[in-house]
Amino acid sequence: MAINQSPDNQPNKSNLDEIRATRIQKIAQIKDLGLNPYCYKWEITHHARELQDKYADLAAGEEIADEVSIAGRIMARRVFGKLAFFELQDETGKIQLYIEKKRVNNTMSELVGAFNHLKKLSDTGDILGVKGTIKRTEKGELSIYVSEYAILTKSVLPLPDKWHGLTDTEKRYRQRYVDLIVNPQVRNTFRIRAKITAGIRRYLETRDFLEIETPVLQSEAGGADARPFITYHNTLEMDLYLRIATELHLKRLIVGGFEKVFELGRIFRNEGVSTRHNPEFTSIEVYQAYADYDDMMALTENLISTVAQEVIGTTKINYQGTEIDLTPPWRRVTMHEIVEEATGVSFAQFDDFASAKSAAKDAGIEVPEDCQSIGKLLNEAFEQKVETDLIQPTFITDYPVEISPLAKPHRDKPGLVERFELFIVGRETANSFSELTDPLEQRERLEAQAAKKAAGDLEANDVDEDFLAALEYGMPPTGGLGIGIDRLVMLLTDSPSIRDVIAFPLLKSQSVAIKSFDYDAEKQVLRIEFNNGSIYNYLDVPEAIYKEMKDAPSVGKYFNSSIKEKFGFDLVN
RNA sequence: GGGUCGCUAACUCAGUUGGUAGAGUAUCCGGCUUUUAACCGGCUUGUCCUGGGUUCGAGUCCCAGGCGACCCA
Repeated sequence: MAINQSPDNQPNKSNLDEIRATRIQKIAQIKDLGLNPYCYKWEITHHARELQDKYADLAAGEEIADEVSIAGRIMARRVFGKLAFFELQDETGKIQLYIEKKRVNNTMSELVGAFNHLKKLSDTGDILGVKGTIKRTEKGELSIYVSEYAILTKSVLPLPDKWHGLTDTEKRYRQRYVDLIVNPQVRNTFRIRAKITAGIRRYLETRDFLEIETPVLQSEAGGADARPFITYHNTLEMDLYLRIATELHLKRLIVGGFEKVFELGRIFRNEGVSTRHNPEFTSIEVYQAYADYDDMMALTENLISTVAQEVIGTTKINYQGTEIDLTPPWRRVTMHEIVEEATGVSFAQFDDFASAKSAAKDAGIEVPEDCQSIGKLLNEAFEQKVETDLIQPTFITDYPVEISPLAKPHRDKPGLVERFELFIVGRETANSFSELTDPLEQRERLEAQAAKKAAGDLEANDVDEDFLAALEYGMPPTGGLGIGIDRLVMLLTDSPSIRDVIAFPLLKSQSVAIKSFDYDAEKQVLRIEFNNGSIYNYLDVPEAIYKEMKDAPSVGKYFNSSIKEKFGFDLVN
């Protein structure tokens, strides 16, 4: 029987438990020596990369008496009788430690047998601080010739295989800290990400844009077609939505008199997860008064190419084997033109939906049920036949009004709006319009959206009356721009999945397995021990439930459906 | 939501027609005492993702479920 209810079932002593136990013993031994296995501080004078650069010209076998002090994690140990070589890794890279018994014991004379203690009590994974001088070994490896050390933090869990590292994708995402320890290129990705966001802010700030933070918790979700997350405020007794865009609040700031604002921050959309979608992601939205979408196109082009040049040193990049040239100017083409180019169908020529639809079907475009206008048909044709082929940066301009409720009507082209989206490697990377400033037209469009929500469209949202009130006070002509930061980072770090550029991507929680359970009929207490070691007492559980649980084909499923959240419980351990 | 693939020791992976699970790394013990994935010898390590079924017998076959990856919608 898989579920064991007998208390005499000793847990198997696994190898991992033994490793932990051995290392925990070493903690005690370190304390016995009067040392602290979890120190408070270590004065660092250098980092590994810095030393590698500074002494790049030092010849093999040469020594320099420069005193240095560094700290990092022990990644490898090669130990001999009177000599040991450690590999120490700090944030910037690795450097070898050349640890000689004689020298260490001389300098650390107050700790008898200092060298042997280091040999016996340190493990790969420990955080070590060392002081010493510089030496390039006979074999040519730059090393710190150690005179003094301290085990700053004792690690009790073993690191993954030193050669193969950690490749299991799930473990890499769930335990990103391990991924970061053993896969240096992952640290580099997040370093580049930080430089990109810093570069964007710097670019905008030097052009007098002001970053203003707007609410994440909102009573109406708006500014995009997306399903929001809903949460609840206890004392206000109200539902709140997590923002799906920053648009409507940033526009309020434009109404209020700021002329250049932006916000770079987290957006939440209660939608699917894929290599290009994470439920929480980062966007930047930029609004500039007295500007239109042409100005925003120039801004987009300039911003992205400038940041690429600053952060990776070039505007010609390689993404997953494809050369991408971010050097401005980028191709600009209207949606009508590019759809005609790809399908041979000119949707501008149609006056009625039926003939447009049959032409679309003839061109191999699948027309979904809710696609009921020429504009939406055009968008379908674009998404199905064009989008994924837009590899080099391309601005697609002049969208149908039906799919652009917040954009201003095109000054020359009826039925279209002044909007563009930027596509790179087949992905929507930016979205921009000449913002709709007419409050009456905006009301009509938002009410049409609200009607769709009432009719069951989960991605449509209610009318934000306060936003409309702001528009009624008068918003200057304004250009708005949104850029998907995660997708930009993917592009510039050559990352195939959005999860590679989000430090802690959302993953399903792993189901908690039940290790064993038993029942006290007198007290009606069901005691459940889980695999993670925690033990819960479920209270006032009828005996019949216990019997059903015992007979259930899957104890875990029975627990989830019939016990969890149905009975009160105490955490025992 | 659909399809394909994966899940075996702490890590990376083998595992034949169904016959009580192996290697390398790591750990531990010993040797060597200027290494570079150090080397040599030895020991130890398992809910084979979970549950059910078929079978004398299941890591392997069947069913259901979980988690992940990729593709599609």
